[in-house]
Amino acid sequence: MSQPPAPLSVAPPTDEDMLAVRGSTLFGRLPEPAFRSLFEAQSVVVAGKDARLMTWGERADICYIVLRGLVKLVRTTAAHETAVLAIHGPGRALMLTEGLTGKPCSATIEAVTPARLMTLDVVKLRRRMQEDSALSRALLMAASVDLRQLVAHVEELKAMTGPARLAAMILRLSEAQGGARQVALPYEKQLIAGRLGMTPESFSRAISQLKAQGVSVSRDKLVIADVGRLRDFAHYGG
Amino acid sequence: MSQPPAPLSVAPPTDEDMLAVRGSTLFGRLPEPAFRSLFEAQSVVVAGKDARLMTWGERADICYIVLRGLVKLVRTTAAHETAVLAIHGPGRALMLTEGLTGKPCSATIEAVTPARLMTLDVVKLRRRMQEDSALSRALLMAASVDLRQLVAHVEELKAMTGPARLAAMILRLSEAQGGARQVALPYEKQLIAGRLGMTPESFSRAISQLKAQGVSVSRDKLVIADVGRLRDFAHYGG
DNA sequence: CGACTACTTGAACAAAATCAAATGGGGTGG
DNA sequence: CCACCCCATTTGATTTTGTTCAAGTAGTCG
Repeated sequence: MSQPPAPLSVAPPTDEDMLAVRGSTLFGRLPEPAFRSLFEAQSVVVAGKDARLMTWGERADICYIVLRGLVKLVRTTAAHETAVLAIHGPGRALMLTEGLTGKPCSATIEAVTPARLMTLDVVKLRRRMQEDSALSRALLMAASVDLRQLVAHVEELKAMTGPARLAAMILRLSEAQGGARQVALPYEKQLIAGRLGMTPESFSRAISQLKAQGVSVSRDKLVIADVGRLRDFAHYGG
Repeated sequence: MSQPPAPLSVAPPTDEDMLAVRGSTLFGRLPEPAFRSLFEAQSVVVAGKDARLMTWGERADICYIVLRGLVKLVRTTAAHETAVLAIHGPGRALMLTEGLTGKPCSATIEAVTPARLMTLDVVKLRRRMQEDSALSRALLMAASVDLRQLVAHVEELKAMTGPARLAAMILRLSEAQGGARQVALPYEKQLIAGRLGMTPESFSRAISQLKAQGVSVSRDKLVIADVGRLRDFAHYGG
């Protein structure tokens, strides 16, 4: 069914890795000494596609910061139904609240593409946090971002149809690129389907529906003919 | 359609109110002086049923702690579809992360029953937080609880059918009462339906289905004949 | 008692999942 | 370079699930 090999290895951080962490919103603003004390003894995890980085229910003794590649947060029910909670790329921190609160992980993390992640010892992080109220605030900010993303996620699932959710996602992609009328789907369609809470088949049909709303599709490139129209479709339905 | 009057008034806190706040997980452990400095100048809000306490998108300059009654957190789409995010009772703090991060409220709060809420000035809270790293940690814990509730919410919506979600909810109610085989539905069925992401009609039919799983229903009282069986139904479907 | 509201039930309808079968690249080995 | 295979995606047919609309029941409060 699924090949068990989870290619995963550990490496010392390169200068480039350090720069990537410095580029993250969370740790980017840290003064140099604090930054060093947090990351100098840390190693980097190199994960092959589909490698599992953390499993639901385990205690998180480290956090991750994504350096390169993409990872997904998923939950799997007893009946093996799997729900994609989020997909994260470089700069994102993972398992922060779990690490800080000592609670078991609320999701499983797996690499979507080959990925590279910085590790961060939670004990060190907690110590730093106590001494540095700015870091506390930053961590709270990060949790707040997760919170509002999840709230939006729930709203979409409860109050929008599949095609409308897809439209909303495309609009987000467009906005993330300064309102570009052409956007590229950031990963495999199956995965997007999962993130939107539908099957690949439904996703495919949802795309077809958007063509009627002036979205042309070729491969993984989309062109939005009329952003306002697509927005209406997302908000008020077809 | 809907009567606009939103009965809402302000009162000075009673001793009982103060005791209720002391009973909350978040502020209960605060040393007395810190507790006083946070709450001594605060007032209490008395909300009639359906009163709106805070509206999505507004900046939160105060947080609330529920003293009595029930409130719901909802999101309403442009198309007037409304999604119930959570329902909270005494002891719960509301809009904490929004207040602390200064971001706009991610949900609207409305009273489900007549309710009484302590207010808390976010400026005071932020000041306290900087001086008190234990409070920081407690706030992070609170955010973490919200986070994992939302994650579970998303998982249920994506990976479980309506009746299974209802079963899971009933099991949670039962567990919250130490595994009691009889549980009472905590509020109006319409509202539960909304919280579970279905229509009142679907909710009604979902209950019918559970009867086939050994759940007897009369009024708002449920009796679970076989907890294991209900759990199987929730996890693996009918 | 009567009106209101919450809840239930039924029938028709819509949305999405499932099952099954094409289509169509991309990459590999010959 | 080409044939072939693998896998993602699409498409079609069907079934399941849940919503909508409409009507009916019941409990509550004046």
